[in-house]
Amino acid sequence: MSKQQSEIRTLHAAFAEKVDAVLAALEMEGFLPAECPRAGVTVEPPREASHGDLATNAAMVLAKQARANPRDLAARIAEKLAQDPDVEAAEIAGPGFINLHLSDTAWRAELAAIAALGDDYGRSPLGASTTVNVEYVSANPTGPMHMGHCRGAVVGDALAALLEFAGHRVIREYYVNDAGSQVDTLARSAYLRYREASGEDIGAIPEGLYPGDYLIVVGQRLAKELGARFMSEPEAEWLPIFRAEAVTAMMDLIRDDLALLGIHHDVFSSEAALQLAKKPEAAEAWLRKHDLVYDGVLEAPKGKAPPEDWEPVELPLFRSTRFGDDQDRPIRKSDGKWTYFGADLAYHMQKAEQADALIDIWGADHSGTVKRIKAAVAALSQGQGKPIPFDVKLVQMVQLMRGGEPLKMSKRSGNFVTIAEMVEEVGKDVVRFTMLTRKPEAQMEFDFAKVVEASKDNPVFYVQYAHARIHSTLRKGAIEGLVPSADHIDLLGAEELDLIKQAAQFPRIVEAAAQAREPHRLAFYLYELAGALHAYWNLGNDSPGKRFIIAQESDLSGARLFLADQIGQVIRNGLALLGVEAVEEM
RNA sequence: GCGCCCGUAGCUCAGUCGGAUAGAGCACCAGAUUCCUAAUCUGGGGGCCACAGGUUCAAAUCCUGUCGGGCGCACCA
Repeated sequence: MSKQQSEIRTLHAAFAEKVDAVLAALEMEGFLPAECPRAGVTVEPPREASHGDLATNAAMVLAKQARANPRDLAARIAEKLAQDPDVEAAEIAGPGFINLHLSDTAWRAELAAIAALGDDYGRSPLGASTTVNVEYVSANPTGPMHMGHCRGAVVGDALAALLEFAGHRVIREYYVNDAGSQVDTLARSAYLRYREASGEDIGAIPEGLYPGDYLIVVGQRLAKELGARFMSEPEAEWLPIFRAEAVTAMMDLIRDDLALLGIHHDVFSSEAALQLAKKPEAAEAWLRKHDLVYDGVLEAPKGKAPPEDWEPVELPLFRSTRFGDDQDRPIRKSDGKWTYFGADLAYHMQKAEQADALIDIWGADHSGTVKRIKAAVAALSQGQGKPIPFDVKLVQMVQLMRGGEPLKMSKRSGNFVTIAEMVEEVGKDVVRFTMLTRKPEAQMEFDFAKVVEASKDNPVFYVQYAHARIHSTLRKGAIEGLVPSADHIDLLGAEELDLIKQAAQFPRIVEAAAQAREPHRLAFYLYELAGALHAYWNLGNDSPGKRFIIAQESDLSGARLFLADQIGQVIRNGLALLGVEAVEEM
């Protein structure tokens, strides 16, 4: 944001400052105790439009500290606010709300702010340039991306964009689990395809190996590059080579799939590299020193019947119970290798070295491991001497449907819906927007038949159509020599002001969504803004005088086209954060 | 048995660090519209916010318990 732009105050930000200034003045005058905390004070639009444009609860929140009746305190605050030229009336209502009615001029000025800020309208300094690491997707590199990964990918990506817009530095990170037994399985599966490509009849893919066709090309390439030299070698000879090759191939595949969704990570962190760098050892040493890791015996699982081959063994255990977990957790297996958790713990420590806050986006099937990783980060925070804010966002399962019928999938047979197929069928924008029209922690259905409907019932279409409608209106206006102009925005009346008020919400929606880390709020907001635009448009059906383009009235048309242009700008800014294209025609 | 998430209109879902009379779309009912900016429009009915307690000026929202649904529960990843 340029220096000049940073001096432009959006309306909601300006009023938050104004209320704050009034409270400061009352402190000076002795009506409020010095430096009284104002954390609970809000300035926001009331739900009920008749209550005015903005309302503040300041008097109710501060009444106790001021030892005053809320309504009396409200009167003092209201009196000062009423002196502001942008305030037409400041009324006291209910238990002590202060309702502000703003001047039309103040609202119209917001249009100019949108125009001046353009793509930066809504950008916020809230994050104060602190660095947030968002780790998302992190699917095992054993095959193409499928539906199970999709929601977390989209939510994580939109969240990253949102946080960036809200003033954070953001690291988009993918953790590559290239060190566990699953990648060994992958290597064996690729080896089999290599034998196949070298002319051997491999028959059916044995149970326990990955049967997917996507490994055929990998085998072919390896056969070409390596020749037949590994055909009769023992596994120990070829496994590391095939593992590395296969993982590389899978990550290329995954990157391509993610690109189809418009997702690009900044950092791909390898678990194998982490282990090679002895990061888990370093973490363990530190934890042992602080008595947070000890050698102990794992308890048998309670409640349900223990497995047949259950035997108590001594393992290095992390004291996660000290931080709220139900059980201490092993960081190494009995063969001395790291458990997933042991490596993940070190990985989080590594991430924390580069960031002020961490966010993980996980699938709901990992909910059982949230407590232990939170415990780990809490423990490691102590080592850093500062708390590391850490959030795990769980995204729930998506039930795929087609025309109301659930889609059957079996991962084992390799018969699952991939992201590539999905994007090809319904398009990136539909996938992304639909995934964001539900809060992530609630389960959702995704119906292939419904999401492609080009009708009002379909939120993606509805929002994109609003933008396209604006664009076509501007195009038509231009043909008639009518161009957007701020010269006569005083001609904009009540209906237009309603639209401006809706658009002016955008900056505070961005901040609220960023603070709550809930990108879906943007999607709902855009749906409402689009609704307001369509409603305004419909006025023109019955009253030609309410249309954007009125040939004989270039001043009025210019003002309305300016309005349309700015609404389009806000929709564009919002869709950009969601990674959905603001199309210019449908 | 334990942990996490969810429970809001018939359906799918919103609901701002707790705020004023709980919202939207679909469906339903009634109207409008073939002149137009129609990928339709306007209006209406519909709620014990799962249930029961608690916290306070104020609870769908926070706490406790119960019921219902989903996910998970050894060294897997």
